[in-house]
Amino acid sequence: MDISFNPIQSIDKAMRLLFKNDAELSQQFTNSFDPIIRAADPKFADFQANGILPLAKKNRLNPVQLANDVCKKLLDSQAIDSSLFEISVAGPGFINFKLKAAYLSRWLENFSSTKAIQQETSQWLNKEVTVIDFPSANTAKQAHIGHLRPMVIGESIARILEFSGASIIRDNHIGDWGTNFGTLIMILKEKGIHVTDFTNPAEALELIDSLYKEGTKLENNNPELRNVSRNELLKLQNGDTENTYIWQSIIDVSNQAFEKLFEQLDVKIDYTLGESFYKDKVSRVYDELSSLEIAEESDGALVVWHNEIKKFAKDNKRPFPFNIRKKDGASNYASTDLATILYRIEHFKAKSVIYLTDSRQQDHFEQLFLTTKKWFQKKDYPLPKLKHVWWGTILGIDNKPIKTKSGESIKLQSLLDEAIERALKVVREKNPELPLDEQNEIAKAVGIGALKYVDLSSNRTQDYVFDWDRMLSFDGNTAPYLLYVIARINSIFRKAELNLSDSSLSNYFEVQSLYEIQLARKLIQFPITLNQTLSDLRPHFLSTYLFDLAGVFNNFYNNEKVIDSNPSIQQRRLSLCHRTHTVLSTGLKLLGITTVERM
RNA sequence: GGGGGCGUAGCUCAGUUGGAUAGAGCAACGGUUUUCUAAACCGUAGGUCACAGGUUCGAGCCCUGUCGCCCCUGCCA
Repeated sequence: MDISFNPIQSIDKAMRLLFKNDAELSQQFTNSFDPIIRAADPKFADFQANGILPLAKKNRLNPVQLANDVCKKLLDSQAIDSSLFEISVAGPGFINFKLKAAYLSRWLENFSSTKAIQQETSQWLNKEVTVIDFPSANTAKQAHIGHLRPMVIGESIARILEFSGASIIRDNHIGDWGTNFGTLIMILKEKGIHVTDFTNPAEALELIDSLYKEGTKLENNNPELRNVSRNELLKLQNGDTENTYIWQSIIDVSNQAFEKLFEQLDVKIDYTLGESFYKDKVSRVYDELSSLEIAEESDGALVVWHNEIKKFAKDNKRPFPFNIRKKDGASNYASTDLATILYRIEHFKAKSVIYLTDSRQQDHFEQLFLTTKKWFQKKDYPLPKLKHVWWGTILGIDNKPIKTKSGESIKLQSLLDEAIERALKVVREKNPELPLDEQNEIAKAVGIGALKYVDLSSNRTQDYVFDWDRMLSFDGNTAPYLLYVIARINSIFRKAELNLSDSSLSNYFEVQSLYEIQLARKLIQFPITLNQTLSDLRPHFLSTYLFDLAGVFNNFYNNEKVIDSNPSIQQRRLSLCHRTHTVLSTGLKLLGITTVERM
């Protein structure tokens, strides 16, 4: 039997083969058998097969007796190697699989580094070309707390997909072609502000933001101005040189300001193709969907009905069509999103497209995907996998969407600054002797890490309550707690005067004590966690695991002395520290969190 | 009206896709350090899984109904 990266796969395979090859079993149970292998509660075993129970039920057999028979056959046929697994029947008819020290030790030898682990995980997605649509912020507006989740969740998911072998294209689909530009151009001209005066992007964006608010206010008081704005927008859309220049300058400023935030949050972007990029590509969408009779006119607009879905059906009491061209003939985000999918398959050859937005856009994407399927099928275009990854709202302590005291949305930059500032305060308190620049570096990693981790550690489809004290606490499921474990491990290696990259650490060693074995068993769960995280694109599965692992490690750390006079004991415990470091730092990296040497 | 999400310990959240006696952290109480970072660890206490039915060997999870909260629901994205 191989020492496989994911033991569930070996057990599953062994059991299926037994049912296929064993004369008695194959005769008695002619249909294919699903062993249903799951990770077990560690107090019972590492894995358990649940599949015997439904099988016994279906065939009116005693489940415990059947489980015992299967168990015996697994050992007799050597489908399960008894030197690697301890198997037993438990409860109403589960088969428990406990990994023996030999399995644990061999696994830790085979998958000792991030590179070795990635060699396995990178086969999962087979270089599938995947466009990930994030963080897709608005332009001409300052980033606020609402932009945090798309950046944090998007970056993490992109990293997880990449680590799992996808060929990732990060496409920042910005909203750069809205009606707000008419108002902006109007007010800039009205006040005689020249975009050439812009120097600092963040400041310029703040100005633009406030000018927009001023502009809409003026329009409300003076309807004449609304016509002026509308006219400026029309000129922009018709390619007027001056307005195009102003528009482009605003976009540039906006992108530069966001770029600065991406840098601080360690977000990487491959392309920034906004809605304006697709403005000359929407007519093909109208033409094709019209001539295929997928789209039709309704109240002057061009819309798509999906009669198979009640809420999108034409005869629904409250009609809710997919509006792909407004009645004034202008495009909207449905039109550009459709043009974008086409571009992504034709230009990027995308096999999969993943959209990241908040929960409120679920209907839009359901309609978008339905429309795309019908359209691509009729045209024989290759249909990519389409997935909408969405999340809930960040709430304040009052359980309402978080706002400043004056009721405005919190600026993202001030949020980051506050996180770092709060972290710095704690670092100074705990470690005043560290050099100042290192204190600052730690504060940055811990502060930003805490902010990101809190966003990733709860189930993304739920709202969560934002609480500074909790996220920066060093107890509980937080970034500081995890980063501290890494710092402790680094400290041990400094004391042992050994480098974490020392080749002796990747050698075979036999786990022995209770705490060593507990830690090894937890480490081996990493592929299962990662696989689960990937299948649902929910990073909190990974963070929960890392928190558990950190707890098991701390237990080991508190009970077993690593630096030991016996060199073989010290060697194997250092190796376990090294593996923990590998898994923790790999996991945190996949969450987009920067680790520190000391804290 | 329709749709989506949610309801689990005082608080904040998990719960491996239907498995064994429902778990963490915080807060409360008690304990552990001449020893690798105590920013740690261990223990105690805390539950009618909103409520009522149903499906089955087995339900926090699936189905039906009820109650409550949040969000979306034709030309913003």
